[in-house]
This record gives sequence, C-alpha cells and structure tokens, in this order.
Amino acid sequence: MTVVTFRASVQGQLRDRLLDSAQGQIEKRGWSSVTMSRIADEVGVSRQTVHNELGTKRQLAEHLAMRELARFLEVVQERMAGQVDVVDAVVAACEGALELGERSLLVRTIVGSVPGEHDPDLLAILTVESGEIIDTAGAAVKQCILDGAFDLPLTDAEVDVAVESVVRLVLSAITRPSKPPAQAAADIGWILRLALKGARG
Amino acid sequence: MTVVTFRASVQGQLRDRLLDSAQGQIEKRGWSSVTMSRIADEVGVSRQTVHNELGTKRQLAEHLAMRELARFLEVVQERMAGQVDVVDAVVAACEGALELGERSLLVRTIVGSVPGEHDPDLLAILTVESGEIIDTAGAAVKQCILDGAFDLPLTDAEVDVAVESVVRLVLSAITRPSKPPAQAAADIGWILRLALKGARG
DNA sequence: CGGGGTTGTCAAGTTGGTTGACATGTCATA
DNA sequence: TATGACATGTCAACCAACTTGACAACCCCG
Repeated sequence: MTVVTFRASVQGQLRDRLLDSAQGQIEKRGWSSVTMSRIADEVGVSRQTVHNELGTKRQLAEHLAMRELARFLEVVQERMAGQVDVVDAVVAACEGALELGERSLLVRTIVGSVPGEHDPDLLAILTVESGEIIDTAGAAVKQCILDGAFDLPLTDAEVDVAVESVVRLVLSAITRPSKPPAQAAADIGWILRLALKGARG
Repeated sequence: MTVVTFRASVQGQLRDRLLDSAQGQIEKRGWSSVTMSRIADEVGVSRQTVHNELGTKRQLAEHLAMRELARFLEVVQERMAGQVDVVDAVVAACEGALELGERSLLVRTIVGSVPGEHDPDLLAILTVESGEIIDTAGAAVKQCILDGAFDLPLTDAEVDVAVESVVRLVLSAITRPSKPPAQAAADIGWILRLALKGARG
C-alpha cells in the first residue's frame, strides 16, 4: 500500500474542486448567487454528489471558512517557527494573519467593502458563529507555542485563555480593521507583554 | 453537464499516473524490473486495477510507447504549422522529432546506450511491431499536411506513401542514429524535394 | 395566486476500484 | 533437477462512490 491511496487523493481533490468552484462564484457574484447545481455543473459532477460531499449549503459555507482558516494557520505556523520570544512570535503571527486578511479575496468578499452589501448568512460564520474557528485557530496557535518551548509564567489553562484572547482580537481586527496590520499586531503584542510581565512580577 | 466530467478526468489521471510510475521504473532500473505490483503500490491502487486500466504487461509497453509518441507528434504539429513549403515543414518536423528522440529518457532507455543492454521486449515495440506507431504518426503528419494546404503534385494515395516513408526514416534514425538530427532531417528533405520535383516534371 | 428555480433527501442503478484466490510461468538456488 | 519465491493473468464477490430521477418544501417574481 501507499501512504495515500489513489481513492483518497481523488476524494480530496473532489472536495477541493467543489470548494474552489463555490469560492469562485462567491467572489464573482456573491454568496446568494452560489447554487449547488452550478457547483455540480462546473466541477462535472451530480448535484447529489455535492450534497454528499459538503452537506447543506450552510455547511458548505462552514467548509469554505475552515479551508480559508487553514491557509491562515499555515502563515501563523511559518511566522511563529524559529522565534525565541513568545511575544515576538505572536506579533509576527498576528501580522501575517492580518495581512492575509487584507489580501484574501474570500475574506474581503464576505466582510464586504461597501457597508450594507454583506452576505449575512456567510458573514455570520466569521462572527456570531465563529466558535469552531476560534477553537481550531486557538488549538493551532497553542501547538505552535508548545513547539516553540517558550519560557512562560503561565499555567496551561492560563495559556489557553491568553491564546483565545489573541485569536479573538485578530478575528475582530480582520472583520473590522481599524489600523494597518503591523500596528494592530503591535498593539496585541503590547498587551500580551504587559500581561506576561504582570504574571511574572 | 460539463465538458469533462469529474469521473472522466479522474480516469485519465489514473492512467497517467500508472504510466508515469512504469516509465519512472523503466528509466531507473530497466523494463525487466518493472512490476505490475510495484506500479500498483506506487500509485496507491490495487494490482487488479492496473490490469483493468492497462491490460497485460505487454500492452502496458504499448501504452507507454503511444503516449511517448503523442509527445513527438505534438512537436511535429508545432513545427509544421505556419510553414509555407512542404519540404521545409517536413524537415522542421523531422528535426524536432529527432532532437526529441535524443532527449527522451524513455527512448534512450529503450534503445539503450550500451550495445547488448537492450530490453528486447520493449525494443520490439519501436521496431518490428511498430505498425501502430507508424500508422498513428503517419495519420498525424498527413493531417498536418492537409491543414497546411500545401501545393502538392501528388494524389492522395501518393501522399500516404510519401508520408509513411518519411515516418519510417525518422523512426529508423531514432532507433539507430547515424548523424546529428539536423543532418538527418536535411537528408530526408533532400530526398523528398527530389521526389516532388520528379512528380512535377 | 401560480410558475420557476433552489434546496434537501431518497431509492435504485451503474461504474469501477478492492480483495482474495488460483493457475501458470520463470528464475535462482540448494 | 527439484523447489521455493515471485510475477503474471484472470476470476468472482464485494463495496464505495457517483448518477439519475423523483418528490416535498420553500422562496421569489410577475
């Protein structure tokens, strides 16, 4: 046997293509014009297969969000790796994520450049129903911190709290940016550094 | 529906990957060490699937040959397109094919650099059992000639004969090269030009 | 209100890869 | 030369996944 069977790789490919199609449609004509049928047609598959693979249209949105999240977490991982100071690592990661948030066509489309032109259904995923996003991102960031073997004056549970807070700040800054990425990241770093100092002193 | 269904594209992909695996094994360790099992393993598929897709090991060799041939014919098509003189077109095509014959790792492996180190089974395909190759290549070349709308003093049947002869000369020069590609191609052009002159006069 | 388009779901049908088995053939080696 | 190891070629039974057709429910437009 091989590491990945042909079947499995095809399955992943199908998933990706379906999501690609949906994402393309979102970026071109908005979420409301995305159709399960059109996705099926574009990919060359039956509508049923789209449902089998992605579930309901609502779940499709969540899949899209999680996939985009994975791209963000990749950047986070890259930026944190090799740093010696936790705060530096976090700041670098935040900056990377915020910059990607500006570049990501999907994110920009969801958040909407013109006020009032949102797709409420999709936007909800990034905001009120972002539980899974926060959990996933939090877990990934924590893993990076563990990998980094930083010297931290915090208990494990306290690390969780701190990480979740940082993630929430970043998510907020992506959905409602108020300063350039570098500045926003620096601000987060400032708070974090103070908190750590407090924990130590 | 789409132009290509997902299923079809996957099928083609499987075929390609199987052939890639076989070709890689040939180039690394020779035809005799190519195993249906190894191909299956490398691609992540069952041995039976390899048989379903490619047939016997012998047929696998033919598939490989035909796929490589397709690459040659692509070059031929490129070189002939846009030429105004038939002979120039043919010479350009021959030169391209001969050069590719020198570069093609598969061809070089089959033909064998060291005398006596051939894989007889594979080699047969390029020589004694090259019927399908000649037919396919001939048809492709003839199509290029028709597309070119050249002014020819030959009947349709005579064109067939001429084309087949050229193809055979090229095939021979690939399996047993005696001069550099440009020279060999020029030689073919010389004969062809004479023949056409004879037909006109 | 009625038609058209979409979603979500189902069951039946088809394609095609998987698995295990077996006969056959070949080669190296004891 | 006998034999074990390995490869090929084929089968049948199995199972996973895509397809097809159909249907109820919903929404929006005219």
